[in-house]
Amino acid sequence: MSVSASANLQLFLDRLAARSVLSEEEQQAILSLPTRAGQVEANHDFVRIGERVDHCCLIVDGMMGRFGQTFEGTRQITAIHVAGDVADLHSVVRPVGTSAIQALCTTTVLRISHDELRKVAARFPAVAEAFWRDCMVDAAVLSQWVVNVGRRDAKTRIAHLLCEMAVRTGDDRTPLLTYPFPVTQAHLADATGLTSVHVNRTLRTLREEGMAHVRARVVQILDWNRLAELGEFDADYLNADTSRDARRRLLN
Amino acid sequence: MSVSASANLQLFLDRLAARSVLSEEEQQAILSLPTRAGQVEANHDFVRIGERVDHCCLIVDGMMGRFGQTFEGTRQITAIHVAGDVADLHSVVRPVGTSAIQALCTTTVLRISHDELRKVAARFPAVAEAFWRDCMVDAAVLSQWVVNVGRRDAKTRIAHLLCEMAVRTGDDRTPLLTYPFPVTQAHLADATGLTSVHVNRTLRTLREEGMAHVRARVVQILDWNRLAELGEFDADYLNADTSRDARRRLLN
DNA sequence: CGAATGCTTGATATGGTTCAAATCCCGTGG
DNA sequence: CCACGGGATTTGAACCATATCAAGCATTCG
Repeated sequence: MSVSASANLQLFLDRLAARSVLSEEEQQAILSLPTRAGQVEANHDFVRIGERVDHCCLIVDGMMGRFGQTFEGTRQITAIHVAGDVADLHSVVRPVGTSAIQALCTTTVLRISHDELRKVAARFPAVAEAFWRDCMVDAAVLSQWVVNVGRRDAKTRIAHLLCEMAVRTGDDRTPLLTYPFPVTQAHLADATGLTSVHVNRTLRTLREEGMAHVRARVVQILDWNRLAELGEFDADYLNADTSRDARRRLLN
Repeated sequence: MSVSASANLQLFLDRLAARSVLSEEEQQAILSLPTRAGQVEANHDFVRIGERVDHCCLIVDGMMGRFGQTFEGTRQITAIHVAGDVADLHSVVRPVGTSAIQALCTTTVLRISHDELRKVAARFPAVAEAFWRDCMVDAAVLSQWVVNVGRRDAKTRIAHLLCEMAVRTGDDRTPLLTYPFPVTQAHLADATGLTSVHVNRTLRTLREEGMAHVRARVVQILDWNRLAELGEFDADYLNADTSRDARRRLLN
């Protein structure tokens, strides 16, 4: 475990601490988890369906996607994970992959073993709860994706996705109006349940209407308000601030 | 807490025990959770978006759905919960509802307070893990729904849903070929991201082709193999048997 | 028996797909 | 520094799966 590893674990802790209240001791326990650094090439499966894993993977830099597949081989991205996310924290309790995880671009990761995570969780109930809560935020995002893909038209879907990524990429719940999004239009299509051709056309109208400019793997949101309204985006579901609850509980 | 309440808690325990290994003591702790029985009328919101809840709801009989909404008011069902499910176990760690939960028919429930659940989880790490795991199975189902709605055509979507419910309604992973499914075609449409009109037509062809007969709130699967193949259904994602892992861990 | 809700069917419209080809972009090696 | 190659983007034209609108029918329930 190198110095940079623990610096990177800070990413994980920050993420957890934004959603759960952890004591000094608990925080230290997270920061001293043993890790193993690694790198995943673009379009490389990190976890295959049915494969059993014994570690999780914190994204330090880059982006990963969770993929589902139909029998004919068309793909559907069910989640996009950015730096700071543990892409498969869920694997601690379900080690057999039920969907593939793939790097969307060259991605550096930090592996953390299930055993170690389980140990911390067993020792500190608040940490167990924090892990669980983190997974539930992912689930809330997933649930939004169902709505997005099931009930919104192309323009709305893409607008929603762009807004979501803007908020998730920024680190303080403020949307980052210009952010790197190193995915192809085909990836966007797989994420929104559309065709890459149609994504391309829709992106063009978004650009022509002065809402967002997506090019060269960078998203530039030109008019946040209009884009968020078009995309029916309300960031509430991304939040899980429970500090008030935690404090109230301490008083009882 | 009545006798029948503890009989009903057995439902919850069964569900947990099918996916996690729990000691005698842990099982007792679950069974002695205090509960409050209740009933929810069809089409009645049980949880509204943004509402804060302080208890979970075990479905004893009936069915509930999780709903998302677009700004124009069209709805998308993101999850259907059947008897034995705790429809909102996730609310223990995220008490503020991020989507509405509504009874799809008259439904009897058992309320279990968050505080009590949290107490058991804190006392028994294995229980905490079991709760977490249960939520992750729900998330896997959700993730399948994204694929379903995003990448499959109407016939396949509906076939998949019918298969999923057949397995989830049966209690031993064996699909129940005839099962009650007390929802309207409009509900089906909201679940699959289609129109009720199109659901109706698709149901008809499914019937004409001798695969499944859906009428009067009862699903009759006439040819499981063909329906499962058409629906690209593989029940793996619904399983989370971790007994082997748990045993291996005990040996170390 | 009437009212409401859900189901069924037909006719027409449309958003998104499909297929195919041209162009752009960028990294690589000569 | 330029030419080359391969993925990614862009555009056009035809087509189709599903939506939309509208009406009639069936069931259930008070």
